[in-house]
Amino acid sequence: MHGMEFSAAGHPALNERTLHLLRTLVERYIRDGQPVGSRTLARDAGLDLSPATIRNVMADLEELGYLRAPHTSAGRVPTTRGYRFFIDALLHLKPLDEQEIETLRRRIDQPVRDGADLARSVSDLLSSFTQLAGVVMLPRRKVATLRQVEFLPLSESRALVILVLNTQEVQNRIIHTRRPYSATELQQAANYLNEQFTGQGIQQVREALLRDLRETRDNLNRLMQTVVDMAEQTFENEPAGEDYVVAGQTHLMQYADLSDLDKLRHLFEAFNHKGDLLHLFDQCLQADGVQIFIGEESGFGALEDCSVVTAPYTVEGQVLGVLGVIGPTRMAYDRVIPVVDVTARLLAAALNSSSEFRKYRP
Amino acid sequence: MHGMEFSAAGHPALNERTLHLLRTLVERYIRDGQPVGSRTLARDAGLDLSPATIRNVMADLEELGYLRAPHTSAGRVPTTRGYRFFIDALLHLKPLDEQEIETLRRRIDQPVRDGADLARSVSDLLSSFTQLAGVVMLPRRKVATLRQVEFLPLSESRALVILVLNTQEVQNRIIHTRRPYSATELQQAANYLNEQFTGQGIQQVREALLRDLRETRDNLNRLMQTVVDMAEQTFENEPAGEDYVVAGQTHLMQYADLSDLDKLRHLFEAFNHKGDLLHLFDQCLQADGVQIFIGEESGFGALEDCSVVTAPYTVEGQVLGVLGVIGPTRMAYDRVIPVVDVTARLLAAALNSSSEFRKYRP
DNA sequence: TTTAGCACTCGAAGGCTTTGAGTGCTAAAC
DNA sequence: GTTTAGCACTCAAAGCCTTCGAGTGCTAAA
Repeated sequence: MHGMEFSAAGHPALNERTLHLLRTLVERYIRDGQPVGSRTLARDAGLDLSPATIRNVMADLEELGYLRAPHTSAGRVPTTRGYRFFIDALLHLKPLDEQEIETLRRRIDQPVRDGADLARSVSDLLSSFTQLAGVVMLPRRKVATLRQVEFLPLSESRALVILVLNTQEVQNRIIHTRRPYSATELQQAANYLNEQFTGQGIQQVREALLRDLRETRDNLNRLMQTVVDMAEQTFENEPAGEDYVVAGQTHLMQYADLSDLDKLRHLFEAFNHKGDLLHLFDQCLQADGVQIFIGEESGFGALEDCSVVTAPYTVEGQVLGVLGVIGPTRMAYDRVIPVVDVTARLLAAALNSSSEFRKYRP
Repeated sequence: MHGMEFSAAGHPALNERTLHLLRTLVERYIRDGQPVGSRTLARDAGLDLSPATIRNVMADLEELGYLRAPHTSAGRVPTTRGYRFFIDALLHLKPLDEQEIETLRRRIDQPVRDGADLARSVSDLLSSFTQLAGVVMLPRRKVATLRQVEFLPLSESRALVILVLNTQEVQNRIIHTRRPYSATELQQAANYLNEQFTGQGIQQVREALLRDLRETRDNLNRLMQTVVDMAEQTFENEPAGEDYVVAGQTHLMQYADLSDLDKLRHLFEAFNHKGDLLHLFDQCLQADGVQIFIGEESGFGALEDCSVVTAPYTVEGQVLGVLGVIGPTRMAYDRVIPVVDVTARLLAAALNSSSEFRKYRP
């Protein structure tokens, strides 16, 4: 094991046989969670090699940091690096069959009340398909664009704002008005906003309004004053709105890897303590397709023995959010990756084809 | 132990000393979860009795079904009946001090988006105050009354309905219309509905409309036809809407009683599997104040080692829903009960005083 | 390069003993 | 009649030992 060649991806070049053995070992370990010994591997690999030979190879792989032995006389277990190599170079994905895709599609296309509801349902879906915890990040407000605004007088000094967004969503807010407005005034203000800003991001709307109009307030006619008054409050304090939904945490209790109650508690607390996970998901917004964090790669402690598989979903070319699953490091990547991938695509498709709110009713 | 007298509540009359000992024992067990032995109890009770005497008393209490011994040489532990008696007859509640109530009030009075948001926040509150799992049942749709309706044309055959309810809530639905309606027609229909039905339960609105109007449809003028068309869809398929929010499940992991992973999993699954718990809460809607289910009293398996403490909350005299906590049987009832009680009252107060949506903004 | 053989390691599982907190019962003391 | 001291007894928990066996690495022969 010297004069080692390195392949493009930064992994050392290993011969066919070694690769095959590593692959078989990881698969086996994923299957039943027990350290894999030379004897077992010899049988599994179907290579007609003696355990002794296998041992030599395993020793090499351990040296390279792909495997480790929990203790002297146990078999070998993949390290994070081992999983990484397995996923990057050895994994044969199991694409979903037509029927499974159809099931997914049907469940995603079901009518929902709003964005949060949809997220919940997709999260459930991910979780039940993979037996892991499903996570769906809600559309980030920043990329939401305006479809329609309406104002509804509630009382003397209060009005209800209805924002219809491009993200399957109708949002309500109550605002306080400086003075009583008539229904007609409100109607006109809404008309103006709809004409001017439909299709733009609400962030932009806000900026445009503040910049252009506020400074010239004194010169405005009555209509424009109404518009400004309404719009300022409507778009101010845009709630941070970065949020996600987790489903199926309980599935994680069945994996021996996490059966340590203390670890599990930390993990569950991480789910509630939204800040940390959001940071992780934010990184995935950039990525183009499925992204995988193995064990400590995710960079924070609670996920120590977990892997995270994510994929962003887009609407009209814009990345709206991220979805994925969280489970033990030894999850069935060959199946989980396609599920996450396809789900993201289907969700995107569903959101895209619903410009007319198709999905509110079947 | 014969010629036993029974007191009004169906509990046998026990002498002062026995009561005191039972009380002390339960308190002690709640404090540290260990079976309580005669020696410990002798010290704790401050009665200057020897362990031997205590043992005699404990034997009697065991006979009565209030205590049991996990095994021959362990101390005693309260049975469900023991807890029941303790709560009914021996418990000294620890009322919250002014400052704690103020803290609760402030957190409940915080502005929220909608009913679900409020429920989530109150649930969190319960959980963090008690270190148990907090549960808040959402307002039942059945008792929601109508405050205002508006229709908003979205496209040719679709309209957005905005229902403002008395329960802190603004609800949106998309409906399909039989034919295109002008904004004016929709406005008139809304006006009519608002005039006729404001303040009534939406269940009633639905019935009234169906009964009175449908049968005479053919004779109606154009306005009334619009009204009927809109209203039918608006109020049809009233979503079941019985739902609740749980927060702080993770707290439950810290109690040794539930540290059996399998029990815990069942418990957590029960939280997700909403049907069962809803049935339990439904029973609490009737009750007038705090209600307590100890262990198997709740009548379903997952809650075997848990107690449930609930209280209904009301708006305008109507029971809107139920809130409470779920924790190990040996929870600190003296504190938990007041917390649940006060929280329910404060929530009711907050909802009642917000006829004008006071709480949407601070 | 592969393999058989062998000595070695070490966790898991089971069995044994010890410990100590608790019991119930009896008989004497109050 | 209570209360208590005394005593024999019970039993889970903890520690210790042994056994078992799955696994290892190394060496030397094929």
